[in-house]
Amino acid sequence: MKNRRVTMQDVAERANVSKTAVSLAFNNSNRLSEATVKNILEAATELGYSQDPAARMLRTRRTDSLGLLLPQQLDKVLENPYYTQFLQGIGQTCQREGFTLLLAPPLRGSMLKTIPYAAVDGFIVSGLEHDRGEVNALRQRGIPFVLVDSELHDDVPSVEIDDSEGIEALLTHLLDLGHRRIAIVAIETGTEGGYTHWRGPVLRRMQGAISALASHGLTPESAGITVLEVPCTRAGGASAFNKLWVQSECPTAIVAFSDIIALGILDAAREADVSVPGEVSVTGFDDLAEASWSSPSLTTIRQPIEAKGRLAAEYLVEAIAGSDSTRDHHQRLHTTLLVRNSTGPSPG
Amino acid sequence: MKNRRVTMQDVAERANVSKTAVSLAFNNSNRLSEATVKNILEAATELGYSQDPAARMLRTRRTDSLGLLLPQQLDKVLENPYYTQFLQGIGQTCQREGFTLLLAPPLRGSMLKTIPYAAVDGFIVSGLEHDRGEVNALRQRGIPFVLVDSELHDDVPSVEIDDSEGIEALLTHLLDLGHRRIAIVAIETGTEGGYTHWRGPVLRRMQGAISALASHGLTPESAGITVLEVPCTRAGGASAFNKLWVQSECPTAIVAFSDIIALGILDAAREADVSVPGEVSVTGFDDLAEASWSSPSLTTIRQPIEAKGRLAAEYLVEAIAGSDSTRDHHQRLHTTLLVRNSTGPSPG
DNA sequence: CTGAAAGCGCTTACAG
DNA sequence: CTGAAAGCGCTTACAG
Repeated sequence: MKNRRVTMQDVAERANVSKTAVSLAFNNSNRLSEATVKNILEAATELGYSQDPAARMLRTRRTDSLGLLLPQQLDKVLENPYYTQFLQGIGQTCQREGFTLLLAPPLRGSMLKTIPYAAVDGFIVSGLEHDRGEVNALRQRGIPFVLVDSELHDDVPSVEIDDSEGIEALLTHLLDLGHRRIAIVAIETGTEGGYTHWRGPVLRRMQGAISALASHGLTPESAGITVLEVPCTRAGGASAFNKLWVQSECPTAIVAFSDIIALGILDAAREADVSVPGEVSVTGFDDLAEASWSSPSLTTIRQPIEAKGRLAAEYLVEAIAGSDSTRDHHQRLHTTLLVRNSTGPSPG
Repeated sequence: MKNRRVTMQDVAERANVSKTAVSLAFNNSNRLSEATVKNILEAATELGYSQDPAARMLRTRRTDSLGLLLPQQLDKVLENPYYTQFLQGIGQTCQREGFTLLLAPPLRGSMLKTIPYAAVDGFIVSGLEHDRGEVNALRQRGIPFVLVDSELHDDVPSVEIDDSEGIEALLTHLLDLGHRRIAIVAIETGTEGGYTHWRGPVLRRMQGAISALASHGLTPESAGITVLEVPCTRAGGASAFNKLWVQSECPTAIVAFSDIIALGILDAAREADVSVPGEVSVTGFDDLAEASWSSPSLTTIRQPIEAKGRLAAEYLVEAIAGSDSTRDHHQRLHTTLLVRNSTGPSPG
């Protein structure tokens, strides 16, 4: 009863032609006479034939699909509206170039395992803060890839933003408002050994902070300056606030490394009846739509999320098409400080 | 210079074993002696070998990937936060079951073209309001699929919500508030011939509206009742409002078939200095996060979006695993009316 | 514990 | 305009 798949061979026999003709009928029908094509297509329909994508991929060495390699589980990733925008950017390029998009989260906890299995022509790698062999695995795989918001490698095309510029602007803004007790809430990357061991965008943001502090004679070790790491979620932000607010010396400003964290901080502050920016100023990073709707609206750094996705996909498509120049693409996009209502003068 | 791909054969030769052993080393290493595995893996690393997903798929007849068949371009689809939630639900199941997720929008404008090309073990079909041969193409493809928010087919598993129940509750709420001049803003499906020719969820929502109207002696043709269709976007909602507000008899209530449309209506009303709900009540459908943040907050129907995605993926995974009972799965989930601040008594 | 051999279903020069 | 043949790179009974 387990009937064999209908293959090209079956269609060819039914239509009294060769497999070549069947293949041509589906892929290059103008190379065949109209009658032949019609004949073949009819036979195919009657038999319920459908081309096999795997076989075609094996033969053509093409999948017409881009892979988005993600550092976290799919549902966690999508919790952050950041990724929706990023996906839209990638989606635009995919659409235009005729690629589908494979979302490839870690398999059994490991990105290393998903890299060799995904049937794609190339990868966009997002948020690889700390390369633990992934880049090597990607190289071994032998297909092009583009790093976005990741630790950089000279010979791999990359798209990123000027992280340090952004945080520097934010901290300068706060320092100018008189704040000297400042908490920096970074994104957890799992890197051990404190911020001096960080690597990717989070390190670069930290460097921006350090440079702003330095211009006021401060360092992350100065009294009043706190650095902590939380997961990049709303809950992470809330927990950060709660940790900070039991300290003997509460900060007068909290710099979150992402909007979603900042929004969580706002939640927790409201919960604790702490006035923002009256008692504490809060800043974010990204400029998600939510940042302007929150109350108070969030002072933050705008970054071109969608453009990042679009560009990364464009580079990847170029590299797939065989352009050698792609490896020279290292795009660093600029950011803008948006001052809204969550920041104000230091109290007292 | 264009060096041939490194294949299993090369690794086998280098390690002085058979291709079988190489395959085993990567997939079933416990069936080989430790020494052999080590030897093979070393040879593979030295040569820069990587398994070929296409070849493996062809052989095993498995891709370990689910396809999400989308009715619109990727970037358009992702504009609606609805899909982010839906993707999260699917993502949970994918993660648990070890599948990646292929986003498969129409290729060169046609879903029919993407169906035969996607390398997936099954499809989730979302929002296929009007089947124009897609279901047949899916059948021809010979792999499982489940329909979500789509026109129903008895022998295909489906997951949907009780659309008519939701809109009925909404209209009853408005009628009870005294509204008799009501505009119904439906989602454009491209079906010709007026609402009697609609098919999927939009038809079911219309039926809910009709049934609520009937209990007050009204029909969609009654004076004061307007029906129009717009694209499911914020801009679509705004255009609906602007069309309605130039009519001689403005409606006192607008029922949008989705939150994103309702939010667009709110935008346009604010723009036109029309008070909601003072001059006109507005309702949505979905209960996106945005619906509670908007001002005024939106009266709407909550539906379990994430659960829908999760369930659909679960059914699909079951069907892929070969369960015959799957085709009996027709899940219809319930909705809840949420009365917030965008609705009030009919003016005058 | 390891190997020889068949075959998954397609496309593509090449020849006519 | 059409066909015979090779081959893409892998896995899996089967045999030893």
